Amino acid sequence: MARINRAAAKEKFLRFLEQKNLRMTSQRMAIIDTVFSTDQHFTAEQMLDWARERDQAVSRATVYRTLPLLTESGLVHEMDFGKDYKYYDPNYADSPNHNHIICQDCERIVEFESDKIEKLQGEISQSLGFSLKAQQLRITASCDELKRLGACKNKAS
Amino acid sequence: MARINRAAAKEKFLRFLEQKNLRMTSQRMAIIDTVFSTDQHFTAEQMLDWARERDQAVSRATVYRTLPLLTESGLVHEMDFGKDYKYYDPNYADSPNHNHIICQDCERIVEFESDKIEKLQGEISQSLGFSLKAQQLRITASCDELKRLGACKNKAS
DNA sequence: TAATTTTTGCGTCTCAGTATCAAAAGTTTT
DNA sequence: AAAACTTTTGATACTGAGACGCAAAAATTA
Ligand SMILES: [Mn+2]
Ligand SMILES: [Mn+2]
Ligand SMILES: [Zn+2]
Ligand SMILES: [Zn+2]
Repeated sequence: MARINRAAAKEKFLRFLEQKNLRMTSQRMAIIDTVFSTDQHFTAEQMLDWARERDQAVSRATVYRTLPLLTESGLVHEMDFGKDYKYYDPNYADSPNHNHIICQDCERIVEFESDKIEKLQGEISQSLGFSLKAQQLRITASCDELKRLGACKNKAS
Repeated sequence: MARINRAAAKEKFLRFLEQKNLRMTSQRMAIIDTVFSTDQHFTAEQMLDWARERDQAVSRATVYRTLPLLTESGLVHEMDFGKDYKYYDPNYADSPNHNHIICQDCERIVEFESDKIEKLQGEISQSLGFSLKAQQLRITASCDELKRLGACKNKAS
C-alpha cells in the first residue's frame, strides 16, 4: 500500500489540469507536494496545516478546492471513516484494491488486502443487485488487542 | 432482519429509564412508538417529522436527546452511511449481526447476513490486532443492476 | 500594453448536531 | 395540598466542516 511517487503524481495531475483547461499554480503545487509526501490518511484541515508549513500562501479555500480536483483526477480517494469530516487517501493510485479496518475507540486505521473477502464482496454485491465498480469495504472494530499493549489511546479509558 | 416488536421495545426502554432514574414522558413515548413502527434506517430529522405527525408536542431538541438514549439502551444503533448526518437502525435488537450494502449513487441500503463474510471479518480483524466486539462491516457499491430496471434514482443520470 | 480568463483569499452562509437556560412538568417532603 | 426539589422540555444560540459569492490578483492571449 505504498503511495504513488511524487514525480509521477505531479505528472498525472498536470495532464489532468491541461485536459480540463486549468492552470498549475504555486498553491496547487504546494498542496500536491504535501499530499504525496505522506502515505497517511488525512483531513482537509490537516492538509491545510501541513501545506502552510511548506508555503504560507495557501488558503483554506484553495485546499478545499484542490482536494476535489485531486479526487477527480484519481490521485486520491475521498474516505469516510465515520467521523463528521472527510479523510483523503493518497494510496489508491498505487493500490486501488485495498480496504480499511478502523478502531472505533481510537482512530487507528489499518489497511489490508484480502482476495477472499474481495471475492465474497463481489458475490454478495451481485446477489443483492449491486454492481462491482467502485466498491469498497470497511470494517469497524475495536483494537483492544492493542489496548492491552498500551498502543490504543482509547478516549473512554 | 425484522425489528423488535413495539411492546417489547417499550418494556426494555422503561427498564433502562428506571435504572438510570429517568422518566417516561409523552414525548419519549411518541418517539419510541414512531421508531418501532418502521424497520427503515432513518435520520434524526426524519424521526422529528414522523414523530410530530403522531404528537405535535415533540421538539427537535427532544428528538436529538432521545435518540442517544435509545442507542445507549441498545434498542437502536447509530449508523454511518457516508452522508454527513447519522442514520439510526431499529433492527439491531432483533438481528445484531446484520451488515449493510449501500449504493453510492442513490441512497439504497440493503441489509444482509453472511456467515462466510462474518468469519473472514473475524479472521482479518484478529490478524491485524483488532478485537471482535462491536465489529461491523459496510460495503459501498453501485446498484446499476437496479438502475437498468429503473429502480435506482441515480442523481447523476 | 490591453483585454480576457482563471485563481485566489476573505467573508458569509449552510446544515447537522450540541449547549444553554429559563419555564414547565413530575416527584417527594412536610 | 403546598412547598421544595428534580427532571424534562423547547426556544435559541453556538459550533465546526465545508460550500459559495465576490472582488482583487495572477496568468494567458491578443
Ligand atoms: Mn488507504
Ligand atoms: Mn440495518
Ligand atoms: Zn483503538
Ligand atoms: Zn442506486
